[in-house]
Formats: sequence, structure tokens, C-alpha cells
Amino acid sequence: MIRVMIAEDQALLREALAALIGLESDIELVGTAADGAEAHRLIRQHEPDVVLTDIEMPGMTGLELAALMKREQRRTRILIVTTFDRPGYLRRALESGVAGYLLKDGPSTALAEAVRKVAAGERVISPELAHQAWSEDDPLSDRERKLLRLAEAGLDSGAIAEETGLARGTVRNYLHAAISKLGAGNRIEAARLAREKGWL
Amino acid sequence: MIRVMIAEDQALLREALAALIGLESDIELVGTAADGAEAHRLIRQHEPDVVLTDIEMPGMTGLELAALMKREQRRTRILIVTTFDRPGYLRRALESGVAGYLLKDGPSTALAEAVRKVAAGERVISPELAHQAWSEDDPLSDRERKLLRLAEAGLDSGAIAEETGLARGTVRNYLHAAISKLGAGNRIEAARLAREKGWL
DNA sequence: GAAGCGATATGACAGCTGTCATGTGCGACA
DNA sequence: TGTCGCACATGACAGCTGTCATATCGCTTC
Repeated sequence: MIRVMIAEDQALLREALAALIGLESDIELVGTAADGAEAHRLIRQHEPDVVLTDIEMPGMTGLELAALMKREQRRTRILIVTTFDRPGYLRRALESGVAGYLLKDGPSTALAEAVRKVAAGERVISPELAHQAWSEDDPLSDRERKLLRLAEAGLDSGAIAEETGLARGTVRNYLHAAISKLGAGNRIEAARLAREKGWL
Repeated sequence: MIRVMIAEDQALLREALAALIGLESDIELVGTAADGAEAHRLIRQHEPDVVLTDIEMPGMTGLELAALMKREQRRTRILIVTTFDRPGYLRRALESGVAGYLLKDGPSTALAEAVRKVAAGERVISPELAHQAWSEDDPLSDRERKLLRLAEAGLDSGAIAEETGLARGTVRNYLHAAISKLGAGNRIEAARLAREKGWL
């Protein structure tokens, strides 16, 4: 019997996934969580084989959860189930040590199948995404990424400088670097391009 | 027996919702569709009582589907199930004549309950959203909205002017109007604020 | 130890943006 | 018929942005 937990913040999807899992006779649902912290607590308590989770969750992302599992040397393995099909996300997920990455676009039959493979120690990636694992590298540095995020929110260079403790000119330098790395014409376009690739 | 159809483009969610509906003894699932056009075809064929659908779908949005039902004078009623909790969306949905608007955040028990109410002719709105029906009006004119969308994509005033056939100064005037109506500090922030409210 | 690199910074300049004053033409409406 | 509001436009100006050249400091690497 494979012991599974679901961590997903949207109640409807969480319970619908539970219903779907409930149809499988060889998989047992041992708990559900609505945010990262609760998920972590329940994992410690139940030690499930597999945790189904989204990337974006309040409190802790699915990727942070995966990294935590590795750090705590638990056998619980993380299976990401998400809408995000941006190239950078899969890469970061793999680097975080997740055991599987499924798109919500895929057929539901893939879900139970993926759970079984992950429980057996295999690594599972949505076929639509497999080719993306080798796609473009994120060219942005941490600082460029951070400043780009602030610019995206509508802060001007002065406000970003205050926020980060950098000089105003330095802010413009970093944004310039990001803009030119991304082949954009201005910071807005740069932020949009980076977000589309999953680099923000 | 209430006859229900599901129109949802994400396969996993579609089938999970089907599993959830399958648990109810007084509700019968008569079909599922992955896009708006297929949904329309199946509705004509099966004439379900209620269609569960998302707003964003390839081909035809859930709102367009609702408007179509009204135009074709069908008794089939549309129940929107979506993630979008932006004020403008609910308003637009109600104007399109949908019979219900549920958030995916809500508990799954609310789903069957909402289906029953909608089938009985009632109008259902997620309680989290009820107060938003009277929330702020969209202050933007069509032109301001359009230019704001282009600005959001990273075009500068010159490029927007070319795109729209307006003079460059006029573009800046419209954006200025949008910025000041929204209380923003620049076009980026204005676009962000408008999008958060569901006005873009 | 020298060379190279990344993070941080400054200054300068052309071009873009946000703001305001002001004007024209057109349709709506009392 | 006059007036109001809206769409569209111009010009001007301060401030912001994108770009480039250049410099310092600390860390890595051969």
C-alpha cells in the first residue's frame, strides 16, 4: 500500500485530487494540508511515501518542501503537480530534488501512475516537459532577478535603491544588465520575458 | 436527477471534478469538454441542467458560453468555477448571465451544493466574493485600458503610438489619465493595479 | 603574487516619461 | 443653439531611464 499525502492550497482541487486518489485500491491517502507549514508537520507525523503538492503555496513552496525533505533525510518523496509549464520552473524543481513534476494539463490517469513510479524510486516528468529540461539557462544573477522583481511591481530606480540599500546608479546598472541579457528594450519587457521563462 | 456537464481545459482538474461529482447520488455527469467549442457542441446534444466551467478556456470563455446560452434561450445554466477572485471578473460574469460563481478556494462540499441550487434556479456566489459585487467600478475608458495593456507588455510610448495610430503625446496623455485615476506612480504600477482589480 | 572576475559605485548624455496648460473638432443633450 | 464632455492633439519642462566609460574592493584561480 502506497501512503500518500496531498498539500495544495485550493480546497476544491485538494479534495478533488483526494477523490481521484481514493479511486485507486493500492494507494492510501494519509492526510491533506492547505499550506507548506501544515504539510511539513503532517509529514513528520505520518511519514508518507509520496507528497502531492503544488509549487506555489502559502508559507512554503513545494520546492522548499522538497529541499527540506533532503536536508532532513526523509524517505518521503515530493511529486509536484502544477500548472506552471515555464522552462525555469522544471529546472529549479529538479535542482530542489523533487521526485516528479506533473502538469495539471495531463490526463488524470497519469497521476496514479506517477505516484506509483515515484513511490518505487523512479523519477517522473510530464512528457510535454521532458525536452525542456535542456532548455535555455537562466542568465540572470540573484541581484538582477531581485531588482527586476521590484521594477516589475512599479517601483522606480530611486525606490528600488532605497528598498535594497544600493545606490540609484547601481540599480540602473543591474537593470541594464538584465535588459541586455534578455534582449529586451526596457525593464518592463525584461521583467515580462523573464517571467515567461520562469526565471522570476 | 440533476444532469451536469464539465467544461475545463486542465485534464487533471476536469477528471478530478468528475470524480467529485461522481460521489453524489443525485447528480449525473453527462459529458466533459476540454474547450469552449466542444462544450457548446455537447450542450446542444445533451441539454444538461448545469455546466461547470472555468472562465479561461481555449476557444470560448465560460462567460461567452453563458451569453450564448441566453441568446439561444437554452435552459442550461452556467456555473463558473475559477481561481480568479478579482472584483472585475465577478461583475463581468454576472453581466454575462452566469447562474453561479464559485472559487476553487472554497470547500468541495460547496460544489455539489452549488450545483443543486443552480439546478433549482437559484443564483450562487462564493461567500468570499458576495461583498465584491458592489465593489469599485472600473474607472478606465476603453482606450486607457487598451494602452495600459500595451504599456504592460513593455512597449514604449512611441511603439504604442505606432500600434494604435495615435500621436505619441496622446498616448502619454491617456496613460497619464490612467495613472492618475488609479492613484499609481507610473504606468507599470497602474497596469499592475488595474490587473489586480480585474480591469485589464 | 598577478590576473581576472563580480559587486558596487560615479558621472555624463540622449532619449523617454509624467505632468500640465492649452487647443480643436465632434456628438449628445437640454 | 449653446454648452458640455470626450477623443485627440501640441508644446514645454523636470525628472527618470537606458547606455556607456570608468573606478574601487574583495575574492578566486592559476
